[in-house]
Amino acid sequence: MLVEERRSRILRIAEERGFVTLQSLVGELGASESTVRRDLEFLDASGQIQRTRGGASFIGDTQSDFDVRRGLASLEKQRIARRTAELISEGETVLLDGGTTTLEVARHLAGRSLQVLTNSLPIASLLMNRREIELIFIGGYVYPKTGVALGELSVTALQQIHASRLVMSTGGITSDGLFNSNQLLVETERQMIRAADRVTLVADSSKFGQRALSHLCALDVLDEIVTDDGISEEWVQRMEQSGIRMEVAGVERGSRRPSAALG
Amino acid sequence: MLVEERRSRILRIAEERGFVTLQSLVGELGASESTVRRDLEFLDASGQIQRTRGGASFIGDTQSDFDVRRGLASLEKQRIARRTAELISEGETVLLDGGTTTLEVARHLAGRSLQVLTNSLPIASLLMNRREIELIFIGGYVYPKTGVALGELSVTALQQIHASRLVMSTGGITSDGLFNSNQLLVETERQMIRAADRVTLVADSSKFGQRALSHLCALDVLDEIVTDDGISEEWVQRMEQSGIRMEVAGVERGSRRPSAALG
DNA sequence: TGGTAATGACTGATTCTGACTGAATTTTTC
DNA sequence: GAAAAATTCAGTCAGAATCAGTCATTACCA
Repeated sequence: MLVEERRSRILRIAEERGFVTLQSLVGELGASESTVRRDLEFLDASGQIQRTRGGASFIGDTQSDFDVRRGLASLEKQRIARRTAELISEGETVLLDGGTTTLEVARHLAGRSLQVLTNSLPIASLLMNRREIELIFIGGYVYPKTGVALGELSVTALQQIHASRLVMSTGGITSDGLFNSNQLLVETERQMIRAADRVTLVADSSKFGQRALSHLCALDVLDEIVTDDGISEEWVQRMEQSGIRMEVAGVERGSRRPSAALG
Repeated sequence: MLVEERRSRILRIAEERGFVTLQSLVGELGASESTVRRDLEFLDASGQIQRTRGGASFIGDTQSDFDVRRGLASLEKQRIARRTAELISEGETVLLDGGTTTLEVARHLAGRSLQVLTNSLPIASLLMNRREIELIFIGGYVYPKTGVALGELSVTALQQIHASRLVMSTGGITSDGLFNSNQLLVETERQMIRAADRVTLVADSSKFGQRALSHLCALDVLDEIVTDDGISEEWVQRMEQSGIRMEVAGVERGSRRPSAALG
């Protein structure tokens, strides 16, 4: 049986019964205790189940449009998310923008001792019951499609806070800078940039060369970009010439090349 | 049986009966006296039950994780919620406090054209995808147990907004006014009261005569209370003498008596 | 074929459990 | 009201269950 298949079976069983014992999974899956233990560890770290002594309980994701779309989070986005999470140190104060990729980042932050600030309802719901994470929600008008809080209230709230790092998503990126599709969103994100010491952009390679309705900011506000290995060498060089550190999350091969950091 | 499961069962039994003896739990759970004793100690330390000699009594209205996942609210709370929703007119701006009863109110608001303001993550998640509802989230430090945003950020946000009605929950109510268990929560709720024209309290009958850690406000800030028919006539009169309109949500029998409004 | 990821067996460490102890408290008896 | 009996309590202990981590082996991929 493949790893992925076994893990999704565990998830299904956990969802059905609310919680499962490790021993029952060993029996049903025919895998060893060590393997199942590792699977539970993985699923817990990614925020899909909650481990308890002797087993694990399912963490029910509310079925919303957003979650359905999230289920389709591409492999690229997951790789980007994992690499981004690796960049974040214990004890940091992280400001998380809304978006599917940042939600994946949030999953990988579960279990770590951090202060997380976000204006995304899905991210907040995900991290709400994590005792090790101090969660602060940036309120405002909740945009229905994505569950992100925007507008004047958000901007005012952001003026009162400060974070060591912003993890931001974008609708498109060109040499002119970043773009997004919503004017309210852009205003909120600008304030996020002001509130953070360091700006990390998560953007899959398809975003490069794309424009969108509203111009958000110039490239020079970015400190680093995490993207996938579909990006062209040309774009990497352009970004590095703008003083941005590039992290290319490719297929990982153990410790041989833990990071494609260039810059 | 797993630790979590056993403790959940103890909580459920305690909630059902109000008080349980240690010996009866030993019998029902099939665990040793030492183990049950340790469980009671744990649940007492986490504030979910109160130990007494020979057993323990249930305190607080926090539902166990089990019930939350099942989405269970008591019949009384559901009746209160439905009646409260009936009081709210189309187009109103409603400020919704956190709590299990207000969450039920939110369920009944779905499908109606309203502006909803809340500091509760569960409520926001519930209403997020409802296009007919304009949702505004009051941000702040997210209290883990309940998913309610509190603290300075919340207070500042509330200073910027205004609602036609506040639907508030409480830990206890006496002639001295309202009480709640958390100082941060109390401060946030006070600001909610200031932000609203009209204050509607939802409180099941068990809350009357109960006190809690922090005094929230006097009775005169309340405009109306929605409760269940377990309330004594004495309490109804006392409240009405304080100028509060009482809505008693009883067992409904068609349209025969749609409202037990007295006041 | 070489190298990496995944696996299962094993290890000592940690946590949980039930039995036991004497102390503290309540109830019964005189 | 005081002593005795019964009950409940907190704390200790050893055994059992579960845990995280290591290591050799196997499966898989380029």
